Amino acid sequence: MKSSPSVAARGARPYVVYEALRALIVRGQLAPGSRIVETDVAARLRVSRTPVRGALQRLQQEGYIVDAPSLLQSRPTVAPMTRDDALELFSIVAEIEGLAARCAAALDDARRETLARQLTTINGRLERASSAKTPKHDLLYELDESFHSAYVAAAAGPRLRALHDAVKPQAERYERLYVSLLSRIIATSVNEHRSIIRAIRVGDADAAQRAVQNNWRNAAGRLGKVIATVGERGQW
Amino acid sequence: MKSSPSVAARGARPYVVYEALRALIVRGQLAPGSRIVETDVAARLRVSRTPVRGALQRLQQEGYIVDAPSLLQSRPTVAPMTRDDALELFSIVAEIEGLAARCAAALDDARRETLARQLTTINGRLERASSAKTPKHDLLYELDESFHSAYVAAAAGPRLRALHDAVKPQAERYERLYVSLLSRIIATSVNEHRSIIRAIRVGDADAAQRAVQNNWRNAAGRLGKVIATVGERGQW
DNA sequence: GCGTACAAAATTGTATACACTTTCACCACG
DNA sequence: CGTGGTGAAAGTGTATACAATTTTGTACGC
Repeated sequence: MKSSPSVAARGARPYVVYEALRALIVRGQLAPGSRIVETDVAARLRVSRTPVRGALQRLQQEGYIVDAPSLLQSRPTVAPMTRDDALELFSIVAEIEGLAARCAAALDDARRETLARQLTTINGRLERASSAKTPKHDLLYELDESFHSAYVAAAAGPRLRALHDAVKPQAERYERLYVSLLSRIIATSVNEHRSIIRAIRVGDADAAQRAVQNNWRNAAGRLGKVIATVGERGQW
Repeated sequence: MKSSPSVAARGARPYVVYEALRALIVRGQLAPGSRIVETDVAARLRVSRTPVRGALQRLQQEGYIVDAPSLLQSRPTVAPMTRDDALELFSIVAEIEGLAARCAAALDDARRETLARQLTTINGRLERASSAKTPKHDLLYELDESFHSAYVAAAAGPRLRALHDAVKPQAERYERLYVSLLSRIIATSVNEHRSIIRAIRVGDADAAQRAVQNNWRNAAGRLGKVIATVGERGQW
């Protein structure tokens, strides 16, 4: 420890800016369609435009912000939330996590068993949480998230993990909505999760992949039905 | 047209730097493991460090560059080429293009037929090129590339296309090697491509996805056998 | 009253200056 | 001869100044 705690570590400012903006976007406090101005962000977060630039570029590459057409100048705006986008995003996540599950099913016996037990524990918690009288949405979301993250972390290589880390959090924008509106249907997910665990436990790669994809496609289907009711909140 | 041709468009410098570095990395002229120094790149390309920074950040996010461990300072180095990395990368591309093929098979009849004919034409050219006495590696690579790009462009949504554009070119580092060493086995790919076309033509989503994945997994398998002989060339 | 042109403000792209950290080499000392 | 420390050099992180361009608002003419 060399620097005082109040001073952030050397190259951390862009990441702080990234996290701050991402949180605002994911929570909907920075409304889809909003224009993002480097100077404003820099001023609010008390940093110069340089780290802001880095954060903005990353956010753009990950899909949180897009370039609004303005003839010649690039004008970053918060990516809109559409039904089509949600469906595409979910189908991509389905492939990524499906591949991870396939890898998980290809692990050696010991690792598979350990993972299967881990997943069972999480899924149990998820089941209990979802059958509560007043389900806590945040908890449900976090448990579902950790379920999927578990096999990704256990089996995916560095590239797949990086891809997962970049893509999956974007689903959070839609998932938070999904969970709060459809949390009672989580029970279905619990059952689907059991299929995933079973396939991984016996080492059936194809079945594991299919089970994960099935889980996501169902979620996408359910989400698609309520997506039209998305309200747009603004201001920051 | 406002600016003279010699002066690059407004925000083009980072992209030029990106392209230049990417080309050097893909062609192996910037050897895996090489350290990249912002100042050097800036000096060579006659720009300031600012656009270089943007390019470097993008290259890193896409996986061409990794951070060498140096305790606290970020030290960008050209990503190494390993067998494991190649296999993981190929399996990811298999999923991405597999999903695209699935979408292609879900298009309406007219579009599917148009696409199928397009693919047949390209595959025909590929077949002829591969049966030539002295196959031109660059041509083979380009034809295979355009075959896969065709159905991605035709069916994938914006997100999937962006992902494809970011991930697929990385395979070029390995594919160029693959094509030059195994160009005679391209004939197998030609046949596998036929399966893909057939599945898309009849609209069988599952079959299309499987066919694409099969094509890539085979390629990965073949590549895995010769990957150990990768030579590292350096200096720029 | 509406459209166009001009001017001023806003915003991004680029360059550069500065601060801080790390690394490397050289030298003294054991 | 090896080891440790010190100083300089290198390199990145951040801030800021400047340039170029787009956008916007206003006023004037038709």
